[in-house]
Amino acid sequence: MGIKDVARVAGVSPSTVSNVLNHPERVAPAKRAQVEQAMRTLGFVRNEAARYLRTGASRTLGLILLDAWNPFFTEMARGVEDYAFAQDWAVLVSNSDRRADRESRYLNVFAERPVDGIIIVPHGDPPERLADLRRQGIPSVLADRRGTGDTTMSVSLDDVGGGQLAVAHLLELGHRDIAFAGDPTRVTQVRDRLLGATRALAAAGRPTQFTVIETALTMGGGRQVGKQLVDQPPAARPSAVFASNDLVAIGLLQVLLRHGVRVPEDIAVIGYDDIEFASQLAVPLSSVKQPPYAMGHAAAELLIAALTGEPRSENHVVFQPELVVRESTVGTRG
Amino acid sequence: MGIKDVARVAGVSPSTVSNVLNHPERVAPAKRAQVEQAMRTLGFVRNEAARYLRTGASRTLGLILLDAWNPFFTEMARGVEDYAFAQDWAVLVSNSDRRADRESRYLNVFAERPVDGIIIVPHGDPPERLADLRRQGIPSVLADRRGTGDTTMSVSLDDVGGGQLAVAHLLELGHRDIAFAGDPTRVTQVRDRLLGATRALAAAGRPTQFTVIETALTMGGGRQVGKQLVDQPPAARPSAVFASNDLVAIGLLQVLLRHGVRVPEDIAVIGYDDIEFASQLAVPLSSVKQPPYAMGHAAAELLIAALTGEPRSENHVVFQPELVVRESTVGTRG
DNA sequence: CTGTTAGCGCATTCAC
DNA sequence: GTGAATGCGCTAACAG
Repeated sequence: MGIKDVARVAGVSPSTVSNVLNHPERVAPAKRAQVEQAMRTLGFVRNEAARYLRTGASRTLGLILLDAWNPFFTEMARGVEDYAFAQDWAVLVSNSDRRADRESRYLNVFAERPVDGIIIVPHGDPPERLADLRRQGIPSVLADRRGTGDTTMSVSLDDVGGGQLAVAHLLELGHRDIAFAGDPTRVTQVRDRLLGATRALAAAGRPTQFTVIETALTMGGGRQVGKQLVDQPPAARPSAVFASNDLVAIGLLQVLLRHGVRVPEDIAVIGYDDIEFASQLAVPLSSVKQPPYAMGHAAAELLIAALTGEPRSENHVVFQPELVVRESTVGTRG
Repeated sequence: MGIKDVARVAGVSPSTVSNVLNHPERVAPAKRAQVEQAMRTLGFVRNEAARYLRTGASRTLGLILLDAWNPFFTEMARGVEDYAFAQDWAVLVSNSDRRADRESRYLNVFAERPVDGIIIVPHGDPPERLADLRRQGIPSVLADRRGTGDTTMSVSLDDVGGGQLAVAHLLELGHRDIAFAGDPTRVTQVRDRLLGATRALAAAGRPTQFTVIETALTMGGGRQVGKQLVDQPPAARPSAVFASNDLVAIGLLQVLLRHGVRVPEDIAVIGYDDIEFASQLAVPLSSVKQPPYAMGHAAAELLIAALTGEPRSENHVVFQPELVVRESTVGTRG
């Protein structure tokens, strides 16, 4: 059931069928109708593998997500898909689940398969494999990570600026004993947010206590941080916590509230990402909003432009975060 | 940079290279080493498209998810991936986002591409396209939906039993005015849960108020239901709500708590799915637990068995749900 | 154990 | 505007 069978049924040659598929204007309307009819009755579907083998292009993008659990990445995926679909490209999604072995496994899957380009939210440092792939003719764009060098494209967020935004907000509210909860040694973005935090501190020029609490970027991690805090005597607790993502902030919030710690009166909490959930908590969470949809959209745009040879002015797009103030830092003022 | 180039560099014939790839035991160790060395220096990657064109098989599964936002499906995807990877199969994931157009779009994407089989969580009724695909030689398994007929495989959950479980629990706690929040006209699973609920009611044989509140299966929908309830005079409110999934229950919970309605004293709430979040809310949510990971695992198992021609005793697997009791129905008793 | 041959389904020259 | 030939990269016969 290939192009040949369609040709036989329609009483034309295979190449005419091919023309109907790829250059419909070259085929006489009457014959075209015959061919299309034959395709319908036969239930013909194009074999992309063969097409790819022949042309070297498949109008397909591979997307490797870091953590499909995090709504932030799901939203990003949606941005990629929406743009790609609108341009009539297909998207194949996968999830590295923050595991290096799965990341490289999926990189292999895509390297071997008909994808024209790859969008990846890398697990750690951008994998070496990407350079091989580029040499192999498969371009890639780094998402949520600033690219180094000129060969790569990237779409990233200004995490330093975001960290600065969050801590400046806390300082402005008068906090002088701030804790940072995150994983700066292992996650670049968190390192940048921490860097931004210290910059805000320096800029304020006021003596401020600043503690870093190491934690995994999950709700479980947040709950651990919470336990650690409620175990301290109230006087020893920081007056504000900057959680390096919303999941951590949510876990923290749950523990604090359950132990009667008032938020923000006793401890103010600010998160990062502004996931949908953040606004819907018992105490709505202040956060730093990032535009995951726009990021995904831009990544797809960049990649497809590169693939279709469109000229681009810029290979590295950086989005600016935005402070979203809710009750968890300012209470129900007014 | 194909098999031929490797052959040239290694000083052997292309088919020897092919043998190294597919039947290593047939090649003399010395030559095999040469070939492997050549592959490494050339950075050779197999072209799956060509391989597929030749063999008709690609060791690849397509997975079409309904709603990547819902942790339930993410967990299911993980079950699929873990099993498939363990068997050395690749998985290509996509997300229909509860939209029929995207579902059929992805069905097309997979129909045209080298996937050997498809696992799908269908949007509504199992799409007609699946039958075409099966005729085309691509088997599929329905997930989270009982299959009809013998041609299809399916992995499903006993939603009727789950609904029964939930409402029996509420009845046992003495509730006589229960509301059901969900979308029974549009979602089969919800219809089944509702059916189970009415069965539990009938089995109890006690006069009980039972109201159905139509709502979308999102947190936003849950919040709407919450608003509707708090707008009623307390006496008119039901004493318990069975939300047809946890997202709805969570949205509902937020609104109730914020308006000073006590849970479960004033209104008890039970959800469905037992997502990770459910246990971590201000008032931990009672729910009906489903085994999404096991479901995904079983789906992959079924499909790969079918694809490899292994004999299977059963084409339809049904998992039983399990009641998880937490504070939102029984409070902090004891 | 190794090399030679043919063809999977399609798009693309090039004749007609 | 249409049809016949060619080859994309690979694997499975088969011959040596």
